[in-house]
Amino acid sequence: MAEQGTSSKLSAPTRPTIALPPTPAMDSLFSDGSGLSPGPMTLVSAFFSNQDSTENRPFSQLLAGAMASPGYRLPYSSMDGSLMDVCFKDGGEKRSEPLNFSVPNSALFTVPPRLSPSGLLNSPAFYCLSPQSPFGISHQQALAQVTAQAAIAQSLNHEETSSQMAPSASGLQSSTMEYAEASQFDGKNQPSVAVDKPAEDGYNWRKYGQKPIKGCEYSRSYYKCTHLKCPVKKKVERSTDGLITEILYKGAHNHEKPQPNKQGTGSSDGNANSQAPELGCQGLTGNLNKLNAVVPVCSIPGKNHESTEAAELPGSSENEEHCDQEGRDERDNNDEPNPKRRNAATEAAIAFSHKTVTEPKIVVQTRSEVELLDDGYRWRKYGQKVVKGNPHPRSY
DNA sequence: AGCCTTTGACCAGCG
DNA sequence: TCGCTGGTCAAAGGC
Repeated sequence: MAEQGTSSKLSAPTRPTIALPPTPAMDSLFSDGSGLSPGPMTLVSAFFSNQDSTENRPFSQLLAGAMASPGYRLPYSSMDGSLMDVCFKDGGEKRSEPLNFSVPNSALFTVPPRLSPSGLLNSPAFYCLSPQSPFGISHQQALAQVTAQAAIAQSLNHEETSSQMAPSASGLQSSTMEYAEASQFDGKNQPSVAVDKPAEDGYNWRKYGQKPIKGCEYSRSYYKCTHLKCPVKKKVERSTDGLITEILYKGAHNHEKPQPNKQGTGSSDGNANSQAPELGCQGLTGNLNKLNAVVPVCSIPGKNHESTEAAELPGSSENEEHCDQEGRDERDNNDEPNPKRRNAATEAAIAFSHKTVTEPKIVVQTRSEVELLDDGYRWRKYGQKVVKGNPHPRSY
């Protein structure tokens, strides 16, 4: 109890809040003075019209953007938008319990600042766009991006907010978000985009291991964030057909997302990755146009998200504040959320909660195995390489 | 040149 | 203690 295990579930009854800086373009949709939210098509239109800045980016970066945004909320939500801890992994065993926990919701794509990503996805427009996954990416994968993104955001946010709440016995916050894995999905909607960099999240990852999972068709890949001293690791389990079945994040990034423009250019030097926190989202959004959009529309039939415990969550509206971000890294911004946003986001989230999703299980563990020390983390060197032109070897 | 992936080996934890 | 399993290391090769 003194210390959260590496797989502790989300249980912190905290309601972290992250103020989101509005995106001018999208924000204008909400600030016309009418007090009314724009229609879904308006939002979507604006949304897609604002994506040109990141054209010509590789698909992996698109995926990166999907998960990179620092605050995407778990798609699974109860009626009031609260998160549900749902796990279908292994044999379909299901746990569903209210987490009473909110995750900073940023946009997977550039989501209007007053509309949660889930709300956006939930909009009729998005339904029109993609119930059949016309975008060349499976719901599973797209959602994986979203979920992981949320997870990361959660972890970040959790850290941020942990300092605001009464110190726990341990003072060490560790949380895990689990997200239901896909139990079924339409094979037609599952193009083989199971690349080796699944669920990119805006960060750069280096695969350092792969293991078959005993006696089953799954394999597990191990990734480390390539950022210098970043402790974050992730495990990706995928079936033999390449579909991701589970993504587990461990730790929290201690840096911002790399700049997409430089991403993939080999400049994965840790220091090169620490800019443009919002680009992960923008990257994906930008490519929505290019790639006919990779939109994680969460309308996949398969799982119904119970929301019977939703009433337990008093802060759902506040929770949805976190949906309002549009992909910007809010960690450095403390803008007060706009109540309008909250309303729109809450409504959207509520609507979203009715949707069903089939997705890989995503787990995020923050500060697991990473214990507070000097800088709050404990580092372990696992590799070293000589860098040309640099008198000092680069350590990992 | 530099980074990443692959892959077999190694190690630690657990029953 | 032994075997199994998960996680990591590190060399080699590819891009």
